[in-house]
Amino acid sequence: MFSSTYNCVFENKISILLNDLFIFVLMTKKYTIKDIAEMAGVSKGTVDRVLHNRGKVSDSAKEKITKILEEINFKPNPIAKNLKNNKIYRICILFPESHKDSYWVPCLDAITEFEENYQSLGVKTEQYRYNSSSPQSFKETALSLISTEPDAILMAPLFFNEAQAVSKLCHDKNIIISTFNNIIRKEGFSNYIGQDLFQSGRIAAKLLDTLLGQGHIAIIHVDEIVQNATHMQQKERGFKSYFEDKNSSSYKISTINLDKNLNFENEESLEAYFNNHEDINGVFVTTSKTYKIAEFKKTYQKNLKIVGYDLVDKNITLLKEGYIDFLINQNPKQQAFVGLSTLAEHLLFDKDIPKSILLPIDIINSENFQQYLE
Amino acid sequence: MFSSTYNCVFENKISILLNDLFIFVLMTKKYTIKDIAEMAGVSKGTVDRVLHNRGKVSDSAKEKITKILEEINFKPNPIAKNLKNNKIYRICILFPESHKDSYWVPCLDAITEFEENYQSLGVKTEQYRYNSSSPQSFKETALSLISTEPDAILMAPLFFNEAQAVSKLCHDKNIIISTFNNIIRKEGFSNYIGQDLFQSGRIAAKLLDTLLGQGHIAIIHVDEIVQNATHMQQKERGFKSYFEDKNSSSYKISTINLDKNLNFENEESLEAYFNNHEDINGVFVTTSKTYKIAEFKKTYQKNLKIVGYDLVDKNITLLKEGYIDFLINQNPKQQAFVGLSTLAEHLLFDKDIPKSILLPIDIINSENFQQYLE
DNA sequence: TTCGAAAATGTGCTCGAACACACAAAAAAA
DNA sequence: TTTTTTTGTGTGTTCGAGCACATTTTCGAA
Repeated sequence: MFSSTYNCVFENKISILLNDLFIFVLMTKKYTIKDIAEMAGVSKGTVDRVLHNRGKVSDSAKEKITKILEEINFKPNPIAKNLKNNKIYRICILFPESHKDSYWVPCLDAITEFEENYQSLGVKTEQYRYNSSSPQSFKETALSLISTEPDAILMAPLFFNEAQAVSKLCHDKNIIISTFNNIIRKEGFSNYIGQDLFQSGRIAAKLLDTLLGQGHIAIIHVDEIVQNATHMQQKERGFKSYFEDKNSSSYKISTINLDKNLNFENEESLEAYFNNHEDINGVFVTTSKTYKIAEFKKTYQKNLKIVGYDLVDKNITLLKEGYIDFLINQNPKQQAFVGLSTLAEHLLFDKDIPKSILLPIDIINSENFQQYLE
Repeated sequence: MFSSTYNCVFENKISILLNDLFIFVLMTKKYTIKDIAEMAGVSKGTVDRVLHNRGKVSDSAKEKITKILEEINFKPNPIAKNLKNNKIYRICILFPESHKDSYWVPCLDAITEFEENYQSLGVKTEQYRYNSSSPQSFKETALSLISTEPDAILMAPLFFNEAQAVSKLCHDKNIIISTFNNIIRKEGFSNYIGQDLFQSGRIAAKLLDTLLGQGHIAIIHVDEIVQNATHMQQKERGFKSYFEDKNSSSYKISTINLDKNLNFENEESLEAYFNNHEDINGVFVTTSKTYKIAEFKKTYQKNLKIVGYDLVDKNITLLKEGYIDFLINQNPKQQAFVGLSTLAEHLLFDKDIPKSILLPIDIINSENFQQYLE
């Protein structure tokens, strides 16, 4: 049975099994500070001082210890490191209320899941919610939050200017702050966890291109106030860039801004608009309000391909019924969870927080939405 | 600034900020076994016996302690728990060699990433590779691996019967074993980390349906040996089930088995076949060999929509060029990483291993593949 | 009542890193 | 030379859970 020869790649060394004999060079030692102290012929206190650059070590000892540390690539046990530190960390998470926009509901699951994993490690979360249509509400809630002096903050900022001020304030007060879902500014004080919104627009464009081949596409922004515009503008720019790169004249692209009743600023109805533009065969809805356009399509039996955003209930229903062709999943749950975890691991284990964490942009149809709901 | 009223939902209690006064009911205590012992008026030893059901505790004490544990929802600090256990765990990962099929390359990244996260916690991995076209190689490598008596095994088994035997052997030897990428059997000894292959076929069907509207679709299995068939059969069944559910006569569906030179068993060429079936307008390729069909399409300038599997280099190139319409990402990296993590967390923290972990099935087009490559 | 065994409970050490503190040796000041 | 300061080094305790072992209590049998 074992008479042939196998190779087993193992820790960059090759062990060879030959006629029942397994030549196995195995380093199972788990080095500790004490081990290193013994190897260097000093006490663990001295090793510790070298590790933390606390000084008060002779050059000869320092050199000897450093050499050993490098040789075995020593990394202190993060578990023991953390044990001594019995502080409770507070992470505050600031995001819009859900009753206006169910998009935010999955964040609650993320928080629950996070708490289950991290509460026994001494990390707590606190939720602060603000009114998604009031910059004032965002600002005030943020300030009240900051006044409690948490260890870290994770926020979904809809309002650019206010968010930037909050971010700056936290920076000055030495409170760690991360942003999710909406990016503030690349060179700002806060890092970003979420998706590449520009690319997200390009994906929508590719999908509609695949679906249509040619025609007239309407980019529709539904019921969004001016302050939230950056978000949608990035998607729109991405969308258009796809067709610019394609350099073809097969498509006409129009941009439409609608209020929550699907009316234009000048009170013109969407119905009237579509009657005047019968050539429109595709729609890109830039927010989770995609279902509003899909309901319109259903009611008036329009021949439209629709690509929009997010796995909110109404969208899923219409996706299953075939009134929405594709959804792009912004995955607020994953964003919140990754955001919280990144902060927690930084607080607990000193892991560094990357300038930005870009999560995958999921394409959803009626057959694969289930997996993303968990 | 703070004159208005805010609400802060906090640990299911509502704190109210009113005129600069923040009423804050905050539980910052991190309970330890010692705390619980004090509360119950016993020693920590007794609490420990209750926690681990080690017996030798009076009913009265047990009741009192249990009540407190439930009240504060006590969870022992996993960090301290692990500290005492200074064992080094060995997880062996068994999967095919990459030189025949680059599909497996991302698994190496998963292993690297895993090692970075878990080596300081005392978990090591060892790689064992087998020849993807030799059941004998799989069996022998598995046996040699088992003879080293690792703490856990993660394997990607291409061969149903052999895998089942290996799984059984591990079960008898009390070695924890997990399966990824290919499911063995639902009621077997091993759990499964991967995708729902049946559903994956349905997604492909929906995509082709979206792309075509009607026509003749060929399901193509390329260069796969009989033993690996379950994998593809599940996809094929899912694919067909979509159209059965749709209950429409818009499509004709054929199944084709090809060798690695894209020839039929009877040596008929694919080119000849397509000439005899000019109505074929869509293709579903059930493996990562999708590029072979796409190259065929490119060479003979066929008017075909192609949906296939996996982000291997050749597929990505043809996806970008437009010769492949959609890819379904089986995400071997994520599968391997989740598999390793699940095993490690079980070994380290006693977390339980679910019977199956179904990962999302990603739809990929030319605009969103980048995010999934990381 | 006394002894002995069994049952119940308490004590104390361990893990690895961190850090305060004690102590030594060498250097500087008296 | 003696005293003080500086610099280097070692020791011992802490964190929380787990577990071996020590100690106490209980209760039945002699």
